[in-house]
Amino acid sequence: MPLFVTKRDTPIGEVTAWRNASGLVALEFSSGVAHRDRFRSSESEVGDPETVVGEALDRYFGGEVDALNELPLAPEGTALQKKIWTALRKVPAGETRAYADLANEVGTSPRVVGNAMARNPVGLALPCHRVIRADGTWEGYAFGKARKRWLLDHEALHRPKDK
Amino acid sequence: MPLFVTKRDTPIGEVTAWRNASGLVALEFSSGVAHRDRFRSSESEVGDPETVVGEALDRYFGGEVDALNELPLAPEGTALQKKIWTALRKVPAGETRAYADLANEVGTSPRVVGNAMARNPVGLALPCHRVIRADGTWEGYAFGKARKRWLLDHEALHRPKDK
DNA sequence: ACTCTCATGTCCGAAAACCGCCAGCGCCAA
DNA sequence: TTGGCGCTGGCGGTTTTCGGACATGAGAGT
Repeated sequence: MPLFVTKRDTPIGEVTAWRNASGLVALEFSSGVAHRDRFRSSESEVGDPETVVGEALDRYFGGEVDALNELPLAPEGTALQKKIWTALRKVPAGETRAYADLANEVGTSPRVVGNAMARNPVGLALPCHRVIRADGTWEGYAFGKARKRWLLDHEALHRPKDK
Repeated sequence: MPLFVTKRDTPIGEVTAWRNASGLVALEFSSGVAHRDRFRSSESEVGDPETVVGEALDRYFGGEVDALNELPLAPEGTALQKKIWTALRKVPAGETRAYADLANEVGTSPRVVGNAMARNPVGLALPCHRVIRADGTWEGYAFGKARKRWLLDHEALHRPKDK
């Protein structure tokens, strides 16, 4: 099963996305944490003949912050992680949630949610940057605190309800 | 703790011996099995400032087949293996023993003796080549059947009692 | 306010338990 | 005479636990 690759330059660095026939399996910034090597090594990579992923990224960074909402995803994870990610995707752009909020929603502990965020293979498409601490502060982000700040600002500025 | 190295050319190939302050820890032919890498990697190696080991080897291959009998040894092994090796060293040059003989002597099974022979770290000094099967045939030798034959012939020819 | 403790799922590395193999030998059955 | 079996201790490799750490938060004690 081949892996289709798409790259895009963005204001906060180059983004690379891998998808297979089922959907997006990985999405990450070139400079930054990269713990999804497993996807890339196992299957043969080719340029993506379709433009869906690239165009969605362009639109997202252009201001249509909901542009990634409809992309088909196929992230690998445990059953519980997938439940958490499903809940996560419902968080609208321009808003944030506490780790504990998501934890209550799926019936687990905040610590476990943090863990699931850290292992989110498809950054941006699964908006783990919208999850912060219960007291409103935040730190953790696989691609760096600066990018988390930029994304939150970007989504606040272009929040759908403003349109 | 440094490791002192001595090398010698012999009729059946180059021999290398490693000793530390306690005694000989390894002795083997350059070409042949080498499962004593553990000794060499852990400690720093230097040429041996003393000549005891080299001279004993020279004398042994020159015909004094008892020349290695008094060398201090410090082979690593389990308690049982050391018991077997102690019994082994009492076998005089020019004679042979069956695996079962040594087994009876230390109270274990022939199979275990064979195992201990195979892992003898100080070939020649611990004369595992003098151990053969109960029916008089023999095969196994870490440094090759040809060398085992040569050593047995050599010791038969120069056996101490002939002097 | 600050610190301490605990809960929770997952991963990762270390340690432990487990399995198959061997430089033999003697017993038993065809 | 030949062939299968079991016995024995250790080793190397593989598989299984096991303990700690983590993108947090609530409650109790100082």
